[in-house]
Amino acid sequence: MIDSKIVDPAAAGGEENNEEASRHFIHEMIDEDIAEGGRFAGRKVHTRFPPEPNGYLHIGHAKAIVIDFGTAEKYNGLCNLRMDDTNPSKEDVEYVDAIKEDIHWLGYDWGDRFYFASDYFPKMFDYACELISKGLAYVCEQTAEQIREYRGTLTEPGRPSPYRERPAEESLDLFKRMRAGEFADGSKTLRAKIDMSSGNMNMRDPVIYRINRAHHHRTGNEWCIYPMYDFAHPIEDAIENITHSLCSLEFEDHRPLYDWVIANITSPGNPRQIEFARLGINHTVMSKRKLRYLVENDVVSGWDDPRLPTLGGLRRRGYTPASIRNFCDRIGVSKVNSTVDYAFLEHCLREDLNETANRMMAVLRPLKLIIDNYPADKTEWFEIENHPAYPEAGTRSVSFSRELWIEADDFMEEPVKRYFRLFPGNEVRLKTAYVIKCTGFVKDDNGNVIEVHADYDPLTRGGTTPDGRKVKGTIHWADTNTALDAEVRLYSNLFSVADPDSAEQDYLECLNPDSLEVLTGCKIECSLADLKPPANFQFMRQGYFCLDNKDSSEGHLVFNRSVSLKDSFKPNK
RNA sequence: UGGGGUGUCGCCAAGCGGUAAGGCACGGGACUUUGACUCCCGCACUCGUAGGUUCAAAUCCUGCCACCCCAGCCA
Repeated sequence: MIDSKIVDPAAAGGEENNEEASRHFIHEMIDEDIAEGGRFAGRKVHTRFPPEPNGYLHIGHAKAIVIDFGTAEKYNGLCNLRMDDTNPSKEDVEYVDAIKEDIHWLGYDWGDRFYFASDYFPKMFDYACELISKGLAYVCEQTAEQIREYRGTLTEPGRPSPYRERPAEESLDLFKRMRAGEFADGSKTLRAKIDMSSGNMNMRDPVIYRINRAHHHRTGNEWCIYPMYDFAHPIEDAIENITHSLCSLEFEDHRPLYDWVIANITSPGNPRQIEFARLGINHTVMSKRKLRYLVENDVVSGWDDPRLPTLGGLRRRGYTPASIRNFCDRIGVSKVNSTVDYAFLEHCLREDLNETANRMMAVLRPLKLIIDNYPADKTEWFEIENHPAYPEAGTRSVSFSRELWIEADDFMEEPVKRYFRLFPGNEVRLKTAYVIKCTGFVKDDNGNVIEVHADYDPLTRGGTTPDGRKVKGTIHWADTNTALDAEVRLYSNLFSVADPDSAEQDYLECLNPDSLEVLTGCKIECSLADLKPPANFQFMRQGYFCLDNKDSSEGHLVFNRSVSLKDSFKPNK
């Protein structure tokens, strides 16, 4: 087959060019850090991908994954996979395996370095005690509302909590009793003592521990206090000896707090946080909240609905890991809020599938073609190439007889300008079979064309023209005697507007009512009889399709259109 | 009115004082047993804006403008 054309992402050779292309500001910073005299001189670059197990991964995560794992790969370093499970109220094991599966599917592996933030709860507790002892944290008894009030606003400084100057011993005692479960949820917090008048809201004595009697998916009921992200994350990174903690832009003003924690505990490491812009793609939404709404309200069929930008959805749609990796590489990494054209993602898929997908013939909207001068009881078998560019991809046999299915729009009673398919009197080539000339057509009572008639030229067997005459159009077909029935699902943008996140309107009002078109009674060439997913191929002249990994069965074939072929035919020109 | 960021072609994005890469999209053409692929050609006298420094600025300096993020006991 054509497997030899598939580039192994781990193969050093193929990476060369990508390394050049994907060099960006983060790599420049890392270069400085590992250079002589740099912050991490002589150290191995070590990154991590830290998803919170509270939802499914989407293409935005894929960008982060490619940056985290790709950077480690580039520098011959390591990348850990770490579940950032510090909030039991929102997290669930349900997601853990799905996340691991998606990352593996993308082509990355974390070796034996799979961790949970919750594994570090004991150490975090100790670090919190250290902070308290140093007078850098205190137990606060203000209510959530009071804390908010005292925090001030963006333009006014905050006021100190009345518990701010409580003696360290008292805070330490209280904190231990918090952990022991002596106090009600929400009644007390542990706060870092930093600066209530800082222009950076994150530094106004941020809460670093809260009481929450929620069942944790791993630690059960062992803890009733849980660390906050700003306190936990730098510690997680430090414990794992991460050198570069890469995250998205909104954490930029959390960095001073990240550094404060590292600077004030007896830290086992000194990770550096670097932020980059998250990925946006037009005509879709990326927020977990909105995706969840679409799934839970049956706007789509599930987290793996082929219209969703989730990795499960893209996989089911027929996207290949290589195409997604390549997309992430090519969009670049910067600090500019940006929205990439959906067309670019599609381009990356076409580019990959054009090389790797075998060609097949399928008639999506069948119209009967009768070749009147072809014997009614005859059947011929043609050997058709699987890939025009790669003979090594082999051939397959396709039957041909007097009655065929052709695409409804490959015939026009009255052709538009520059139409060179079938119309009365015109010649067209049936791919790999014969050149035929349209002799007439039949309409039903409603005026719909239900049958097209033609004569074939026996001298053109194989589709060649011994006399050298030009036949401009070549169309695909399926033998009515052997074609298989199939259901084909055509997808287009889930949202009809480019920016459904815009405040101009409600995203739910912008749903594209035609994002899914289900075609039944499609006629597929017989060689497609026994397939098993994943199977990507091109339906000639139409697009790239794959077998649906959920709804397709032996007796009921279901195909998803991954992406259409480009079409430069403009009827109105 | 505070703090943190960002502004280079319709969309991404190089550029790091020496006179605007590349990709996508788009338009034109060649080739074609997929109107696909491939291949040519075109596509920012200009880098948010106004000044300044310099022989020379997208790159340095100053002011202004626009947009994004921050007031969870979410991450």
